[in-house]
Amino acid sequence: MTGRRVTMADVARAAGVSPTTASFVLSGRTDMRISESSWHKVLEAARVLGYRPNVNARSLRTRSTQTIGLVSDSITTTPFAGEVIRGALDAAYANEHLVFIAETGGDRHAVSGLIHALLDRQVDAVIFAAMYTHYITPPTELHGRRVVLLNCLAPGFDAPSVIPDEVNAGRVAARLLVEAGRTEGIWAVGGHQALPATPEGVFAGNERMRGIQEVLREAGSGLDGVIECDWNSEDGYREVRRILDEGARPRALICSTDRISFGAYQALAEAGLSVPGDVSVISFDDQDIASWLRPALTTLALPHYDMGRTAVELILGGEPLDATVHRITMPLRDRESISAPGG
Amino acid sequence: MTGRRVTMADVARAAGVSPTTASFVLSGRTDMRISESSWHKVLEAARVLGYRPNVNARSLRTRSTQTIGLVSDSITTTPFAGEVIRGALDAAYANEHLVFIAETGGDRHAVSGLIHALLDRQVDAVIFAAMYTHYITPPTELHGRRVVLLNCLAPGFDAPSVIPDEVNAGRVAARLLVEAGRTEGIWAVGGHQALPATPEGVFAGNERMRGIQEVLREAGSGLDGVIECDWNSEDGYREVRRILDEGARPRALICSTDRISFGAYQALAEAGLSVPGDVSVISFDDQDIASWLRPALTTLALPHYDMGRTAVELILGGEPLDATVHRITMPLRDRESISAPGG
DNA sequence: CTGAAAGCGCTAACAT
DNA sequence: ATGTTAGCGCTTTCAG
Repeated sequence: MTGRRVTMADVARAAGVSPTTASFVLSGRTDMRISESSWHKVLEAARVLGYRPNVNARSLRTRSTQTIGLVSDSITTTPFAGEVIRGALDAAYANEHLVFIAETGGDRHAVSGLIHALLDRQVDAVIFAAMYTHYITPPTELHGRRVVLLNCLAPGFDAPSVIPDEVNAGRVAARLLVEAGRTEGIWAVGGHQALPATPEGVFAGNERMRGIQEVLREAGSGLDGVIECDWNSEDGYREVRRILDEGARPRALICSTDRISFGAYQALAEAGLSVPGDVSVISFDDQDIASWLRPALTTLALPHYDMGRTAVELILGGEPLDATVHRITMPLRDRESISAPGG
Repeated sequence: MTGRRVTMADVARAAGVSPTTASFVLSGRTDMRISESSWHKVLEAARVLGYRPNVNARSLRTRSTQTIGLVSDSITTTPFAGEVIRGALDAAYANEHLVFIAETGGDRHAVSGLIHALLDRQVDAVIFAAMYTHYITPPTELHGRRVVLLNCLAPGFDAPSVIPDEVNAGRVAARLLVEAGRTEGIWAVGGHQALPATPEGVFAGNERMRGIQEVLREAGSGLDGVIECDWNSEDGYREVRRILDEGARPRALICSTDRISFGAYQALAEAGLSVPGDVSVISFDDQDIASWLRPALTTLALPHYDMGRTAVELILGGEPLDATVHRITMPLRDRESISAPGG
C-alpha cells in the first residue's frame, strides 16, 4: 500500500553483494557461512534503507505465512470472546505470527466461505471456535488441514480440542459449599441446560453437574433440587422467585452462570433473604458483573484467555496435532457469596 | 498447509488451454475476449479439480491482498470490543476481505512491532483503534499509509476518524429528561471524566457535557451538580451515596456509563429511593447489564458495531481517505428508568 | 481469440 | 565464501 517498498534486491545492490548473500544474512541463517564484512554490509544497508521483508512473497517459497486463522460461530459477541482472542493474539505475537479473525454468525454457508477465504490466503493453521461448549461436526473444508478445535469437541475428527475443565469446576464448587458447612438445602439453578431450546450437543452443564454430584455424594449430601432453565438473568430471577414462592427454603444456590446469579440475587433480596448468611451462592463464568455484585460473587472463571493461548501454542509448539482433549482449569474467584450457615 | 493445492497451471493443463487463458476466465475479465468453449472448459476443469486461487501469490503482481489490519490498544478487553470487530468483519466479508486483529496492550513498543508485522504481510489498509475516545498521535510507521482512525482523533494526521457522536448523545439525554418534566435536581455522575488519573486527551465526557448543558440551558434549566469520578460501578455507588449522605435530594441522574448507573441503583435502593419515580436515571453505553437492571436502564448506546463497519466501508468504498471526522449516531435504548416526577 | 514470456519478492539448489 | 539460476503461483504485456 502506497509507495514502493524497498526489496531485498535493493539491499543486495546497496551492499554490493548478491541477493543470495543478502537473503542468508537477512534471514539469519548460519548454515551457509558468510564473511563478517558481507554480513555487516548487508545489515547496514538494510538498516539505512529501512528494509522489511515481504512475508507473502517469502511464503511462496517457504509455504509458511506466519499466519493463523480463527473462525468462530459468534465469538466476538459473547461476553468473554475478547479474552480468547486476546490469548490467541498474545501467543501468536510471541511467536511472530498474526491472526485473522473470522465470524460466521452461525450461518452454515458463511462457514464454508470464510474457511476458503482463510485457506486462499495460505494460513498455516486454523482454530475453529464455538461460543458454547458443545459437540460439532467440523466443515469438510477443514478435513486434512492443520486444525485446533476451541470450546468444542468433534469425536472422530483428528484434531486437538481445547475446552474448559467443567467437571473439575463442578467439584470445586461443591467442595466449597461442603467446606463451608452448607450440606443441605442445596439447589442447582441452570442445571444440565437440558431444555428443548438448547442446541444439540451442549455439554458444559452435564459435566459440571457430574462434578457437583460426585463431591456431594462423597460428603453424604446431595441436591435438594435441580432447576433446568435458560442461562440468563431473567430466568434466574423468575425461577428462584418461583421456588421461594412455592415454599422452598434453600440454603445454597449453585448457579450455572453469573447472569443467573444476578437474577437470583434480586429474587433473594425481594424475599428478604441475605447473601451469604441465609443463602450462599456459588456461580460459574466470572463475567465483569460478578465483581460488581454486592456481596461480590464467588465464581469459577471460564478460562478463555488460557484457552485462546493454548490453542495457538498447540499450533506453534512443534508437536504434531493429534486428537488430544486439553481441559483447561477454571480458576476459582473466591469472593464473598459463601459463608457458614447463618454466618 | 498440508497437501499440494491445485494451481492455475493444473487447471489450464486439464482444460487444454494456456495459463493466460485460464487466468482471464478465472478472474472473470471480459476485456480480453475468450471463446465460449475455452471459457466453459476452464470453468469445468477448475470445478472438477476444486481449484482455489492463491491470494498471496496473486497479490505479488496485483499489490492487493484483500486484507485489512485492525490494531488497537486493548480493544478485545473492553466490553464492546467484540462489536467493533464484528462490524469490521461483516463489512470486510461483504467485500471479500479478511481482517487481521492485533492488540498492543498499550505498549508503545508492541505498537511498532505489530504495525510492521501487518505491513510485512502487505495489508491493504490499517484501522488504528482506541479503547477510549481520545486524542492520539499515530505511530510514525503509519505515516503515508492507508489508515482509518477508530474511536480516536489525531489533528494534523491525514486520515479519516470514526467516533461516536457524543455531543448529540448528550443532547438526547438532556432532552429526554426535560420532556419528562425533570428540570430540577439534575446531577451528572461521571461528568467530564476530568480526573488526575484519566489519560491525556480523553474527550467523550466533555462532548457529552456540552450537549447536556446546551439543551438544559435552552430549557431554562441546568445541572445541580457535576460529580467527577471514575467511570465504574464502585465510584458510582460511593459518590451517589456520598451526595445522598450530604443531604442532596437529586431527582434525576445523568450517569456517564451503565457501570456508574449500576452503582447508583445500589446507592439509591439503600436510601429507599425508587427509580424512576423518586429519581430518574439516564445513562450512556448500553452494556448488557443495562437491560438486566430493574427497572431496565434507559441509555444511549455506544455504536461500536456501526463504527467498525464504517471504518471498513471507508477503506473499501473507493473514495480517497481524507481527514474527515465521521460521527456515528448513538442510538437511544428507551427503557424504564425515566418518568415524570413522582410518576 | 490465444499463447509465450517476463516478472512480482523471495529462497534454495547448484556452481564456482 | 559468494554468485547464477530457477521457480513458488499468479498476472499482464506483447506477439501472433
